[in-house]
Amino acid sequence: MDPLPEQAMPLAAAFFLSPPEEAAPLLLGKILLRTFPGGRLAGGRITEVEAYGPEDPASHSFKGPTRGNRPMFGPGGTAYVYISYGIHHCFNVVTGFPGEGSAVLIRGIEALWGLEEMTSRRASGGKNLCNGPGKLCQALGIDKSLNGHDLSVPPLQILDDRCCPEPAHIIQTPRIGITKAVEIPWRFLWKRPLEDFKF
DNA sequence: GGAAAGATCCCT
DNA sequence: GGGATCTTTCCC
Repeated sequence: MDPLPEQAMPLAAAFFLSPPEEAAPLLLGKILLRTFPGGRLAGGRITEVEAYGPEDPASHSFKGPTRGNRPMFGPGGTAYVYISYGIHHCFNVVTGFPGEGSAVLIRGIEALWGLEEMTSRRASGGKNLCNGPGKLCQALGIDKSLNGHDLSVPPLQILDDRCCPEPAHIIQTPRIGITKAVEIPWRFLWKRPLEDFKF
């Protein structure tokens, strides 16, 4: 297992004031790190995200605050976790100003730390370990107990070690799996040439 | 109290 | 490409 970068540190609070479509591509390459009791780790670098904004019919915040989506209207830099299709958990990073209702859905990570920990939590591994919002939540043990969690502190953190994808390697597309506002191109992928990937 | 939709996953 | 599966939300 690769050692964690020594210089990795939480993002400045101001980072999360950005509107979601600006924060989303900037989250690519950032480290998502889960810590478990006993010091076990799991995590990797963010490779796929989607932005959901205010005035966005596809967003869970569109109809206003409810018991479940309340963290979306809270301060940026916190987690919004919901259950999808009754089975899977999905993890978002809240952005924008409090009351705005914006978030960035984390759809995929490149698993780098704690592979054994993550594999043990999922039936399938390899390429299918963390390449989907429900998959990465299962691999990292993210559930609704982390709804509203401050992402600058354990047990779930987003860390910056100044890893910055080349702009040419960022692909922008419409969002996936939604039925409203399907044309808005707020999905961002960090796609590198194959030789850059470690297997 | 019931019904319907849903930011998915996995196998065929 | 389609079925599984169940929580949350909304409406009566």
